[in-house]
Amino acid sequence: MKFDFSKAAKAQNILRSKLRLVPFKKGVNFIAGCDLTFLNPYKTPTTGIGAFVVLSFPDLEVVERVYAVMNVNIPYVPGFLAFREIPLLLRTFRKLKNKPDVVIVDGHGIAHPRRLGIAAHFGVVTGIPAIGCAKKPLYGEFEEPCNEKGCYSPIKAPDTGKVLGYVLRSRENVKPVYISPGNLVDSKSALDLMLKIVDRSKYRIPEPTRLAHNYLQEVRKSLV
DNA sequence: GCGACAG
DNA sequence: ATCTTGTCGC
Repeated sequence: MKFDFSKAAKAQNILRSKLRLVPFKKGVNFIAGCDLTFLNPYKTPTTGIGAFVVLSFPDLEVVERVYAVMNVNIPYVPGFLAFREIPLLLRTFRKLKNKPDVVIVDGHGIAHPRRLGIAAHFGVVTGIPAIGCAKKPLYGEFEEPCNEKGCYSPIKAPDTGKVLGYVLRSRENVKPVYISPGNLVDSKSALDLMLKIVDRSKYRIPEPTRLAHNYLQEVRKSLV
């Protein structure tokens, strides 16, 4: 049977009320990055592979890597990415022996039409502090940050003008990434942590996400 | 109606 | 987000 996106939107509105966007005070020792790959992303159903990589902080040394495989039956529709990816993401997350202090999710947090992007969805469901780091904009208004590494500008809600997150230049001369809190952190805390991570990263994609992505490609090849 | 649209 | 090499620009 087909997936009911109307009900999915209602579910997002309910989960939204469970969001806790508070300053992140606890010390950070471990950060996780995650990502998914699909054998055929243009077909549904398809097979998905998920990966989590746990890194020490602030050294960003790899501490643990896990992956999981699962059939994915829900298509990708903008605004509803979580319904396609969360089940596999959770299955993979459960395999971790080292639970991280915060998870960096590949996608948006509250910079979302209903303030519940995949990072916020993951954060509410797991109770683990989460931050969204997306490669493209989805929702909100912003100005282009300066071209220097570490430059950023706020992403504001079109209706209320409230700050939802930040557009961050992770490296000089590259397109910026989009940072927004998922759960148990606020915009400022999310930005502060990402600035530290980006400062120790050499590439456009911050280390946690980039290493999870690279690991997936390894797993994918070895799984032929 | 039109354009925009994470992965 | 998949399949894929070399090439150009900073």
